[in-house]
Amino acid sequence: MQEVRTFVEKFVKTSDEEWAAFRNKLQFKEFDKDELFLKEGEVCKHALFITEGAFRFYKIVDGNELVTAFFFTGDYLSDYQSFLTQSPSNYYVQALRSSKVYLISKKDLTELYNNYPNFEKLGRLFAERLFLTMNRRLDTFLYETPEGRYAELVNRNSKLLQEVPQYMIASYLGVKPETLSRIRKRI
Amino acid sequence: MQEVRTFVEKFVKTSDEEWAAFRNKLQFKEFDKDELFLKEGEVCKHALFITEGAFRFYKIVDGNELVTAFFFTGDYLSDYQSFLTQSPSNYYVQALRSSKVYLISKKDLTELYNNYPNFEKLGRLFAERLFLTMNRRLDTFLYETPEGRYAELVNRNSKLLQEVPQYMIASYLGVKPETLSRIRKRI
DNA sequence: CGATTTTTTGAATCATATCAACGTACGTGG
DNA sequence: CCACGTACGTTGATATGATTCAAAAAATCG
Repeated sequence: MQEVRTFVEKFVKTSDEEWAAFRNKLQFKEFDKDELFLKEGEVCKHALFITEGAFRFYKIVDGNELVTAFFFTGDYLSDYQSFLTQSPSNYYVQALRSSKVYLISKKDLTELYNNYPNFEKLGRLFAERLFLTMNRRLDTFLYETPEGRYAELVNRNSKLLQEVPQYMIASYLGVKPETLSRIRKRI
Repeated sequence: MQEVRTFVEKFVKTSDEEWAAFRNKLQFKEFDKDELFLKEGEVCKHALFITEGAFRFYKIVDGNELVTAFFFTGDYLSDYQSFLTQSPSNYYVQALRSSKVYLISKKDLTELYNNYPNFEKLGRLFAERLFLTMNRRLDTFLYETPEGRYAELVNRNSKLLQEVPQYMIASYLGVKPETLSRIRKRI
């Protein structure tokens, strides 16, 4: 659980009392490889912190899987679209390998927001960070070619390339597996 | 100024005292058509609420303008990327016609966040909303064809089509003006 | 009205998608 | 431990859709 506190402390300093309130809400869970955290159509009621493991977001369009995000050890994730609005998710969220996580429910998190200004602030900082991440990802689609996106991925996140099959990376980059294969040959 | 309060009240209920603190920070400003609120390379130090007018975000890549966003009367805007991180902006933000706005500085807003939990919450809700907007826009690039994006724009935001020249809309949709012209002919 | 900007149209070009086939790696059961 | 099956990756040929370049038509502005 210490790793969760370390993560939180990157955003706000928490007193021991605050942390006690927070940790109290955390629930440990393990996922098997390929197990789903969330299904399309379900409402996402939890956020989770990955102690060890890897997850992906994907949706199914015309029978094809389209991958939209990856998360790894040390990341915090939720389907925010669904989590924030409490509306049905458009995504599947799946463990890519067996994983250990701590869950916190929307209800408990909202309670923490309301009872501790410090956690309200945490919520703001999370949301701002999410926005920045999204913004950057959108930029790569607007301003970069598939080749540029791949190059950027190699620089920023080469860990990802080792952990994830190439056809998922292709999908994440918005191209077909054949195309990614050709991009790689060109380099 | 009432319209700003109305806007804020959509997110949090404010007491008269809180509102007094908020309004105190607002600064009125008018923009001429084509005047810039922000230049590439500048740090965005303000957010603004549009009382009357229209703005666009764009960047210049290889000598071409790429439009990334539009905002109209009743919208709240900032270059959040730059505003949140206080790093140089990648964008130009320009009035599309003469406009009236209320400004609030990053410094003052941060102060409000720190002094009033209610405004901290406002900040969270803003950021969450921003994220949702970004998320949807990214989705349209990932899952829709240019034709689909145009169709969605027509449904959601037909006002935009009347206010904005077509070549800017093309850029916003990620296609060349010639292509948008052809898409429109097909429909 | 004339000048400039914006939109449309046409033809050639380029990049990715698609379809199909082949190669390779991996792991499971015999 | 081998053999086979399945999933993954590569390669080639063709198709599709947007871009590019050029020019004409239409709309806007002084």
